[in-house]
Amino acid sequence: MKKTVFVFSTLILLLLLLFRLSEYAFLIGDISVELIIAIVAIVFLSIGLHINKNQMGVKVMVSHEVDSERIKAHGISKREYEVLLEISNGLSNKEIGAKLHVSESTIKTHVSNLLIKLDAKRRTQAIQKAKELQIISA
Amino acid sequence: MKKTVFVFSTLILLLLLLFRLSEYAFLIGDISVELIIAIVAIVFLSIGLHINKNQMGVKVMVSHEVDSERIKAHGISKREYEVLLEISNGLSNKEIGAKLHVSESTIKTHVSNLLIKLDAKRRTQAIQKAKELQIISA
DNA sequence: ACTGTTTTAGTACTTTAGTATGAGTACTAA
DNA sequence: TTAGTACTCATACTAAAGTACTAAAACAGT
Repeated sequence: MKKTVFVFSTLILLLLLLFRLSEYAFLIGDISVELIIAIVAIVFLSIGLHINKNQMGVKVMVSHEVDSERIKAHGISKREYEVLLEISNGLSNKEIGAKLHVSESTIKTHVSNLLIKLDAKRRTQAIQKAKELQIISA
Repeated sequence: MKKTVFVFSTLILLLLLLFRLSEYAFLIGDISVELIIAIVAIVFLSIGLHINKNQMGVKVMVSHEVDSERIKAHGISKREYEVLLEISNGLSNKEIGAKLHVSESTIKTHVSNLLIKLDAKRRTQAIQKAKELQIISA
């Protein structure tokens, strides 16, 4: 939202600046009106392309973004969430333990708690449910 | 590619048209230069915004499509693919067997073959690999 | 300082998952 | 008809995964 306001403010300022420039150039007479229009066209086309490129990035990020509110809403702790991510990456409990520098039994505890909190019977089902809840990226 | 050529051709034509319009308006003198510039700015900004909006839609659709060619390329049979889909839905071997009206041991055979064909050690890893290969939808 | 949560880890157990192997049936292409 | 492939099922394993506790250390907020 703040970004949008900033972008539009900049656009308005740029437009006003071009108005002044065109008036000035017209008085001097050594720059043609066509050239100014061409510059305006190119500049604003670029701006238009650039804005949507950013928005596209944002939208892609949103679709891949996790709703951290829902993670808390389900009572999933920071560590449990880390384990959940590794499960969705297809790692075994032993591998997750090695990656997070804890024992396999610790991971088992986390997984058991995760299954309860996500209302799942298996880790594959936990992946599915976590996706539905937009807790992990697809 | 064809679309890009078409869009740019249209843009060039539009630009030339605006040149003519500006010259004409300048001769008549009842339309200010500022107004023309403003119109040009708005039009090209809109065009810029519109182009990337379409590109975005295409990208999103591509990411959700399943490549049936790659399923065959990995030697995955029809039945094996059905099992793969149920695995990604979080079902157990027993549940998949019940759903497809075959025994659990049959599903085990299919799963074992799937793991070899997808070069995975676990079913969770098979889900991950199948997604990377765009064999199943995210 | 006390309380509640998180993270850690263990034991003992049951349940799934996965491997290896063999084998019967059915369908398809040579 | 035969060779190949896909699908089916079974047995006997081994290896993970998951459950049900207990428990201690670390930490955050009151």
